[in-house]
Amino acid sequence: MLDRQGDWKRTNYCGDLRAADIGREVTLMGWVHRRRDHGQIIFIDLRDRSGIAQVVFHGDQAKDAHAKAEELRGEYVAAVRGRVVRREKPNPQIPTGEVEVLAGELRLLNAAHAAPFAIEDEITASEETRLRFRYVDLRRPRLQRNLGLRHRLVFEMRRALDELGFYEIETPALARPTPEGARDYLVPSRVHHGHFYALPQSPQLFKQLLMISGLDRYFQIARCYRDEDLRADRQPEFTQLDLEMSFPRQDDIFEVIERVLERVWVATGLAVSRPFRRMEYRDAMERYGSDKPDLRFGMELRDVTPFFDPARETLRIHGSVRAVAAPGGAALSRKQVEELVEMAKSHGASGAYAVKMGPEGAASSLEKPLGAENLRAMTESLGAKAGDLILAVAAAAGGTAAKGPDPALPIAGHLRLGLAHRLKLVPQGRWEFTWLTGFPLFEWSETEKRWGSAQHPFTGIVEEDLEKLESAPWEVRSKGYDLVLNGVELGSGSIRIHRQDVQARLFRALGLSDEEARHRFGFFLDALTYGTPPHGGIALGLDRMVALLAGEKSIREVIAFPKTTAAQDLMADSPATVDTQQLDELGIRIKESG
RNA sequence: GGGGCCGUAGUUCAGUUGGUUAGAACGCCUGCCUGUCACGCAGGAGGUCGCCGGUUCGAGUCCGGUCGGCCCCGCCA
Repeated sequence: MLDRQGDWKRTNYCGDLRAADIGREVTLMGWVHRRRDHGQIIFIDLRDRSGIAQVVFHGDQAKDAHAKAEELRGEYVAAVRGRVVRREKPNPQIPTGEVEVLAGELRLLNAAHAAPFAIEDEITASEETRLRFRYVDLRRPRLQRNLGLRHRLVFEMRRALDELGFYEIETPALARPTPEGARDYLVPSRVHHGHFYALPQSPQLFKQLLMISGLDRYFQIARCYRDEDLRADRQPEFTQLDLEMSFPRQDDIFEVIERVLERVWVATGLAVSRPFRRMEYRDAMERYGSDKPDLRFGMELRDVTPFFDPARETLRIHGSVRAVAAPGGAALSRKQVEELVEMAKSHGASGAYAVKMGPEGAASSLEKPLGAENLRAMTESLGAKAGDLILAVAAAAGGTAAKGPDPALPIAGHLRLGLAHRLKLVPQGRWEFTWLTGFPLFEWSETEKRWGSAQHPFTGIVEEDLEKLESAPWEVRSKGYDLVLNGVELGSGSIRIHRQDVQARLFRALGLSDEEARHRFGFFLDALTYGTPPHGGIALGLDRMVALLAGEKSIREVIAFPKTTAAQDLMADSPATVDTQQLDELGIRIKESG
């Protein structure tokens, strides 16, 4: 039989009880974590957000409460009144282990079905089951910690930005569709049949308009939507810390972000040193084969193309060859090395070669084609010692992409990461922030066979490169920057274009006719002519940041109700079909598939 | 759009060459138990082998399709 909560008021959280509370009368409310029934004595572990407290029921002291405690089962909701006493045998495993609550009265507030899996951190349930019962999954301490951390982080961001003079301003969730960039989530208009809103991929244009409006400093914890295929670090809706400021130098934006992040890291009990390191895009590609280098370890790449000259014929090497040396890598099994070589090939390498460093020197199938002397020179240039492993990859650029970075670089970069992770050479507990600057403005799109914006088409252009906009677009540098943390792209931003004439020139360089530009961004081009201050900003991926701080591999672990890789919510079963009346109102008919 | 791994009890898994009544652990239910803390002991219930079709005397097992989960490539201005 269920009881009413009545006028009982909770006095303490379960997990807060300590020896100092001994003697106090307390009222606890929570979930039955476990029941240990010994007949005349029953132990209940009562759980709430804060943790677990042991409640003890004696048959001879509190008869009614004891009788009711016999009915308790896992995940029942209960309220207990009693006195905090010292335990006869303390349990050092839990924070409340020195005390227990001697129950005087028990109210059973709700029964529960047996949970589909245990409410514990170490759990074997599949992610599918967890997502189907997300409300149960979220009771687990790990997810409660993650969401608590996320709250703390957002709270500190708001405080820090308020102190720095930023206004938090909301922008529309029903926005204008954008043909460029990611696929939009569309929302049909009931009033205007055949017309659609789009959920924003980011508040980009709105925040720039706020600068034009003179709001000076804006931020938003903004939900963004992109209808693209998902990954462990990508959800169809995700959250950004989005900000924009007027009259900034690049350094001003860096400083704001560094201050905000310092605040967040300190609040999380971690140290971070300012100012953050800075690196040029070209440099990052050359040394790490990535525009988001993981700087927690060395293993920099080397250009070993010259050593391969004698072997070009036999190995059919057309492009360049880049190599990385892994300390202790010779310990990797044949199979592991083979995996890495296969990975390189699947990423487009025309060849991938391993050199094992033994006490007698290099051992490799490359010895014959390169020549022993040449091979030795190569290993020396990489500083490889006995016990190390060298991986070299060759790749050739095709067509116009030759203007971009050497294609062997990103593949070698992947090998660098693969080696470091397999050899456990990545130190944990280090936070290596770095700013990346000097990105090319344009990127060659192989699928569309044209130059496109590397970031977005409002990114500022380095003044001295403006003249090359039409003649040598691949040499034009942007005023964009990325923030990278431990090999993860945390965010990206730029000083924007604030002059209408420059913006129009860029659209033309992107192959957008004046009419098209006007059709897509007319309102924005107009706004630029009404007194636009120089402005710039950045957006940071909040989910990724929390995941990194929580030590989670997937951002699904830091989002309360995430979707699967097929963009479904297994708990709410969305997306769902709608009835024809709803469709009729919207003027929509579903096409027969096939 | 492509590749890989997976789907058997509430959960996580095992299941031989295709062969009689599909097993284990945990969980659940009943009873006993006054110091447990992953309590213990005794007993018990629990299965559309994801779904559809095919091969076969016979399919959890083989074949085709389909649905769902995870990881990766493409994609993500």
